[in-house]
Amino acid sequence: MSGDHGHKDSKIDSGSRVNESHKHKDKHKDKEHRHKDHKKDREREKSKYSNSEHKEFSEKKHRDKDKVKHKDGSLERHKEKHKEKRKEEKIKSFSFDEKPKKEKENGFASPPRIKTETDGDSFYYSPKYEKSLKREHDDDDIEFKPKKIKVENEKKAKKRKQEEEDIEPKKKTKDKKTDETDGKKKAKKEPEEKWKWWEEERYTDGSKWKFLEHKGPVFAPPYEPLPSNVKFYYDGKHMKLSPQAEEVATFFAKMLDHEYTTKEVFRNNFFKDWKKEMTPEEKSKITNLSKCDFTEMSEYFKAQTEARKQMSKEEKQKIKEENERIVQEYGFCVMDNHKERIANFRIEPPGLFRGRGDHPKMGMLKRRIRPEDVIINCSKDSKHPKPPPGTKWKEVRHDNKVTWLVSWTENIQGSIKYIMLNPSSRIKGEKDWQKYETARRLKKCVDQIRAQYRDDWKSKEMRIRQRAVALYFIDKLALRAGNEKEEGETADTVGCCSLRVEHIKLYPELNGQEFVVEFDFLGKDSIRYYNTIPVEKRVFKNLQLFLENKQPEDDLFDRLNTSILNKHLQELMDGLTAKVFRTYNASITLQQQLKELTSEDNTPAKILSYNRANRAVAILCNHQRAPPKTFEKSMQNLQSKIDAKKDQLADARRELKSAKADAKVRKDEKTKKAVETKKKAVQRIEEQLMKLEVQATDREENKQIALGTSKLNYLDPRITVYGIPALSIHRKFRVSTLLKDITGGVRIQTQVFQFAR
DNA sequence: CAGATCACTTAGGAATGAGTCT
DNA sequence: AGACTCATTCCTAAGTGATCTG
Repeated sequence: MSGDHGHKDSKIDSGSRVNESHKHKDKHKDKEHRHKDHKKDREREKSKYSNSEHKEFSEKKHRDKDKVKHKDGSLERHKEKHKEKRKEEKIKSFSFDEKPKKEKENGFASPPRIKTETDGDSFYYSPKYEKSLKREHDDDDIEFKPKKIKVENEKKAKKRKQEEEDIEPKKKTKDKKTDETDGKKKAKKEPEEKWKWWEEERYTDGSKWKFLEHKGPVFAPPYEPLPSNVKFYYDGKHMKLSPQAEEVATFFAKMLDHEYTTKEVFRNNFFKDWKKEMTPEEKSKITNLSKCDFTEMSEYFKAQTEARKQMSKEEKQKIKEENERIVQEYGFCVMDNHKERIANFRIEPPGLFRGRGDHPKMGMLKRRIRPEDVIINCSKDSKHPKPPPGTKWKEVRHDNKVTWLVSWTENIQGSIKYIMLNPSSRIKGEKDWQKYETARRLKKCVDQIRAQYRDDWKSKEMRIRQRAVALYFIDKLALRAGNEKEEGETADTVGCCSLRVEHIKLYPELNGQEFVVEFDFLGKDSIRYYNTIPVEKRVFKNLQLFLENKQPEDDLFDRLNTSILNKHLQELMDGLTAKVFRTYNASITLQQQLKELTSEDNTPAKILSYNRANRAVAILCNHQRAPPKTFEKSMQNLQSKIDAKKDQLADARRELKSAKADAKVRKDEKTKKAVETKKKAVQRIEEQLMKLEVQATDREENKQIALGTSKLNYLDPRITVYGIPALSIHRKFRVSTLLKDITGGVRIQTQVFQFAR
């Protein structure tokens, strides 16, 4: 959303990243990684603002930042020395012996139960991974034997559960009531142990379920007309709108503060659709959107939000309970004997379409969905959901080859929207697990695939060369496949296969590097991808060839599309598609980075390391975010804290100095002691300062990087979980709490436990 | 076999909520 | 208590890729 995407310039370019994080040719490079990363960061930051109004500011920032980083680095080095030995010991003694060995037999976790085996020849993978994969493979052939899980595991599970519960009440002590009700609900919801779906057999016949029962969707509340004192003005004169026209007007009014409403396309689309909702009289009167005054409406809604915030605790509680009731009633379904959470049981309310980037349809009216638009999917022998009184469903079907419960067709693009289950559900979890298994299979043959596409660069056939170069980009840069899309229907964005000539620039030489390719295009969600990267000579020559006699708007890979590419990939490995490379490269990067970055024993340092590793992945995948609105301010606050700390430090140092001078003159015990105290004070303040500066670095580094997406979708949770013991975080330290700190997301947590066990 | 359709994953931003500071 | 901050959840758009269809 957000016009923010329009600000290409303010988005970060992706820097010349990746190439290192992703290196398979040169293992030594990896060692320098962190150092390089910093350099790269700086470069990236520099170019990021190169043509924006923030330039001056950001440059100053960077100087500061660099200082901080430097300190940060030396700090770490220092500590490293300290910890190095201990770490070694730990890893040795720790290894993965705690891991229940039987897990392997489930064909599941295939825990890297390695220990100190030497790294062998593979720098790309750790040997442990290799091992587990082999085992995995064997298991794969057998395919999902439901195995009995260990008793030991169950015990652990119970323990874990208890631990979790131990933590929870703390949070809620304030609110005994909720706590109780929560407890009851929980008791009701899960009378038995958590369902271990991953120990059960999967359907092999393509069906997704045998039984499915649910209550249908929750519809958007009907429109409530504005109170009569909230007026709309046209050309300065009050005008009472018909309810239909008024409703659409309120959609616009609610967005008045948003940049969208200033955009030509948005306004035109809106006005066109709005007129369709007007009565003939209204239509004839209202002919110019600029003469419409929605401010009273807008104020009214703002006041309402404000009032909602001001509500008393009791009122808020009431609303919460009511919401909870709805969730209880509609938020769950029964699928094959299990009650499962539904992800989005509410039907999307009407409103104005907010496309991302330069979307040609932004501002169009997204119409209200009625029961007559809705298709219900459930099993025949279930209690079918009832449509609201006086209405009918469009259709009730019983298709167990799909996972959705409800669908409807949306009016902007004519695409189908679905109501599906929560990520914690069996059906999603299985899919997710499969995804990572596929990525792990790729790991086993990726070398061969790489060898092949390199070979294909020399092919006599153009289409094969194009395919090979595209695949190289997908692998090396983690680009998306790039399906072609209908022109004029969506924002103009591309992926690998749909790159156009105008999206790359070739430099035989750039900044001392040979054969540099510059990418600059808008990808998914109109997020800018900018990267300059040296490529192999052959790739470069091929690109030159592909560019010959083409116009900027021509396809770079004119003999290639995603379906051709995926067909090829399918031949290389069963289940292989372009997106598997993203998953694989993201996860392997996490694993490598964790291994490389983690050196500290204490939890905060581990979390910082984890975040750094996570960040490397996010950069690889180009996961960006608009800098938080409050970013500059909070950065300033932090900076002033730092400044204050610096002053404090200066004072402390001065005092220390005078104390020393004092001691020199007097030479008595008292003054000596004073010196010691002052010394300590200085040290303490130095540490505090350091901490603040590290925090500032971390935040600055994270400014435009979104970590959530990779956490949720690309990082095999097993790496996180097994990475933790490997990093010598003690398991008894409640992995759950730690994970909460580290991962945040519910989803990864769920998986983590499910996989981890 | 190209284009359309369908199902499902991946994505960033807004809203909300919880926690912390003053 | 109110302001502020940060994390989480909600929302739904925008991708991928398989399959259908003419």
